[in-house]
Amino acid sequence: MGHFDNFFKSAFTVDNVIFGFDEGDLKVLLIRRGEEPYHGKWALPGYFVYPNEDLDDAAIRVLEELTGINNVYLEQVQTFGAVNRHAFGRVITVAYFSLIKISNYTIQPASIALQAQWHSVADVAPLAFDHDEILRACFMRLKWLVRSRPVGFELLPPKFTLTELQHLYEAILETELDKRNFRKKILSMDLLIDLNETQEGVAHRPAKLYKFDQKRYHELLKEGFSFELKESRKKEVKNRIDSNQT
Amino acid sequence: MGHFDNFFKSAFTVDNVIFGFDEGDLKVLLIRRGEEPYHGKWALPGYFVYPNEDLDDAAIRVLEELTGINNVYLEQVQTFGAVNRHAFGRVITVAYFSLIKISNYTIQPASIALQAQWHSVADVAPLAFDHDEILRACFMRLKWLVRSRPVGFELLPPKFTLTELQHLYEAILETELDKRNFRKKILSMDLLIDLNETQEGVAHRPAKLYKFDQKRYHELLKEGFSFELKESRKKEVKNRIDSNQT
DNA sequence: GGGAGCTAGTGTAAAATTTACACAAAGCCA
DNA sequence: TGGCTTTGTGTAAATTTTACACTAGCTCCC
Repeated sequence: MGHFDNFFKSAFTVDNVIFGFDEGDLKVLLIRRGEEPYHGKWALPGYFVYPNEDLDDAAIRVLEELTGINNVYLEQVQTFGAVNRHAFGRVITVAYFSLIKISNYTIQPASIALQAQWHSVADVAPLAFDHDEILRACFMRLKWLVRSRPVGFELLPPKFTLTELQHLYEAILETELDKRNFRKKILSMDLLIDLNETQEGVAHRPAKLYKFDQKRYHELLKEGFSFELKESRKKEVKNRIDSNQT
Repeated sequence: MGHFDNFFKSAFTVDNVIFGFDEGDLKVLLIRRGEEPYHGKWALPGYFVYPNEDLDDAAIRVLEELTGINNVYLEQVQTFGAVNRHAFGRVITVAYFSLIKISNYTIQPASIALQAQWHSVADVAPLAFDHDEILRACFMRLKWLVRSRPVGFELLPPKFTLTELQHLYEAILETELDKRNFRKKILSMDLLIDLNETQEGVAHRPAKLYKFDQKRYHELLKEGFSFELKESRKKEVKNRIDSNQT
């Protein structure tokens, strides 16, 4: 190879945008860095990809080190490679996002981190590196994904109420949905199993619990079913200057 | 950095899926490799990213070397990083696709290629590396993109007929569309300018020519417009075993 | 044990969109 | 002039989406 040697001096990392849902709010798991560069700053969990490790495996590893879990929904989103994005040299990063059921796990900071904590996506302080941009890209992708595939369930506990589901969609899509229309639409897809159980320990009429019917979903897919939620119509723009029209 | 040295022994490339549209057929531009590995095999145009070059710039460069053009629609799709995908060492590749107006350019094989040629997407021989997988991923992405943004026009000459536009959509979406409904839908979006010109040199009633109204599109975007074509309903599955149902 | 407080759960009518479908119009060519 | 080919067009029915308000069921407090 010889004249290619110069190209083999780069590194790549994976960064993982880990989404969770709690208290009606979409969260992202951030770490406070315990290493240079950006020591002490909040950042997305990520690390170098080992020489003999596939990209997806690296993303899984990073996630597991942080949460102790595997077998979660994971998806590659985009690769960021600005020349000077990393102080150590040429480092491009492949961004992934994952969806986890937040209640299931206690987060343990990995070795690279001082601290790991859930933050509201809506309200994230400036992050290390280009991680603000990465987070934004992943959130946009989630927004799209949630409308075209039933992945929202990955963020909810196995048993959930329709109201919880609706709040999840509202948080991700940053919009409000009509209760009756939402329920009609979701139930008409025939993807939920009514568990004939109800909530317990709530100070009001308890809601019915449902679970997602994975098997049915795969059957429907084979038949050409397509999960699709419309982009909610934008709110009326009231402040347009229309008054001088007849 | 010291103990990070081991990570800085990788390289990355960009590969570019260049789509064009001609004779009612969606095409992709392939090269026949003039270098090892895979010497003589068809492949996607791509090359190493230079140490001080941004990813997007590398994709633009590869495209320009091959076609002599710049300023085209370009979009990053996905990154492929299986450990052994390249014979020279650890090389991950960032896949892009671009959309070009095929008639505008004569293709000149770049130095790395013996030959450059348009191939029907529907009918591509096995390619070098993991390029089959890359092509498939890019095609899927195009399929999605074309339904959610008016990018189809990037593949057509500046002046086109509605029938040409429809054929383009049919080729990309791999489906058939109803002429009247298609025209109604597209025209109702108010994104086409009727040029008051007609085709010339055709042996039948000449069609009107339109052009895409870029300015209007950006206006509409600001008002919250969202270009959206429905996923065409799957063809009825006739061969289901329904006969034993009452 | 009754009432206040809270969220769950439900239906319908109007509007908008999507679908299916067939024939006259316009030009070329022989 | 007649035949060939593709363009261009409208409507009615079906489906989907939207907007909207009250009763049901449980807890907790008094």
